[in-house]
Amino acid sequence: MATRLKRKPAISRARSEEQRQAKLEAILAAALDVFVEKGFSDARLEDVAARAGVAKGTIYLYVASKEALFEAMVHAGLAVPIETVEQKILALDLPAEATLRMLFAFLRQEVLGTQRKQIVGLILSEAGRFPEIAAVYHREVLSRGMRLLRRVSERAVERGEFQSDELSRFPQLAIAPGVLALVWTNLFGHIEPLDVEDMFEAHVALLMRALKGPPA
Amino acid sequence: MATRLKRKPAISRARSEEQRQAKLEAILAAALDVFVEKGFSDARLEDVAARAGVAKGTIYLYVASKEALFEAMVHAGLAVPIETVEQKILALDLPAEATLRMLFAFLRQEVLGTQRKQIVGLILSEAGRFPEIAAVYHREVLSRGMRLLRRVSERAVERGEFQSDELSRFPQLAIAPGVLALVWTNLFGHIEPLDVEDMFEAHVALLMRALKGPPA
DNA sequence: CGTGCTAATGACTGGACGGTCAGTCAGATG
DNA sequence: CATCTGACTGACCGTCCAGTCATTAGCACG
Repeated sequence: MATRLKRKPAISRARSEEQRQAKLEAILAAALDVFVEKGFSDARLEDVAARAGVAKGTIYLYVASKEALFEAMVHAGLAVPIETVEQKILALDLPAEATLRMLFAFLRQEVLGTQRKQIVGLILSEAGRFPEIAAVYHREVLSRGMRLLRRVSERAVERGEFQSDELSRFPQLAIAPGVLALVWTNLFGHIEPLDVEDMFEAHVALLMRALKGPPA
Repeated sequence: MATRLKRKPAISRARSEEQRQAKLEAILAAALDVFVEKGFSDARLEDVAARAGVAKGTIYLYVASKEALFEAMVHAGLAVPIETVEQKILALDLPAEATLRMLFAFLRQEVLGTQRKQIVGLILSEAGRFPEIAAVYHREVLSRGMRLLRRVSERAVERGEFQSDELSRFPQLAIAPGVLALVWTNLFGHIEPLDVEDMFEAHVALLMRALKGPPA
């Protein structure tokens, strides 16, 4: 038995491992499409299977249930290099203004410009009914983002770059237009498009004038 | 026939009309609860009926389908006196700062503090899959709100109260923290509460400093 | 009190879909 | 080549529920 366990897997697993991973990714990608299009409840696992090029039963060899599929998909999509960004930004040690511009460029290119935008949209839609998803997203994305922004603001205050501390107290104010852009483009973009780049630019300009100016 | 139509309805309609209205309202109120709790797809009409104190079939005497029920509920919930607010604000002709404070107070008390918050949350959740709802909400709420904010900003610029025009170009920047507050309290409020009043205060302070200060 | 009408009911139907599992077959093994 | 294995399949099961409709309740009127 020990021999069997050592020899055979060494060959067939090596091969199967790639395939397994590739198949899982295909399933998760298909799931993203279908969940985005229909929402969690109306998404049909048969559609996911068809789009992934497997049979329905196969999905259950990779995930335990429809809900687990949803969570796996969100997790995979959230493998955002947010930690990398976080450390890079803190290491670069740029002025707060440059840092904020970097963050908004990141937001536009890596979130709004990719399918991550749809994952976040899905979270906004479904998190109310999936406390688990809400908690994961809060822990892995939100709280880190808020902490990063708070540090940037605090550092700018210490250095005298900022004259006031509203951003240290409410880092949410910095990304609020990001949330709005996401919601707006997802829901109303086809009715009234929003020039996200210009809006972000105007936002940073306003923020800098307010924070660098004389304290109230 | 003419006599019947004139006489009998005059009595029985008068009575039935009240009851009919009351029953419809009960159904819509029940629908709000259930839709908020479960989302559109997972909401069961039997639950709505039970909560409204009627039988399932009765719902179909008032609305044509589950989707029509959802739309009727949103419509009823959107009977926001936004037009009144709009005209009052334009008539009062206060300084832009006072106007913005009024708007945020309104937002806190009349939206975030009531079940309208839940209706808006429902719209954010479901509008992606209900283009009709998205369009109605955009037409009746969003575009009016944006127009109002734009006018306030333009007027302030003309008067010299504001030194720059970012808000005229992107009124969205003014309400972005409102959207964030709504999303945050709906999804993450139980994990990390947000002091909405303080945040709004900080937001208005920042905005005023940026807009009243010297142009960039 | 009987008659006629509408509002209301809730058992029922038809279809949809999450999840299961007996069976298939490609490829590994000896 | 014969055998074995386990990944994969898809028909099937049980359940759920939107929407229907035959039946009943409630009420006005003569």
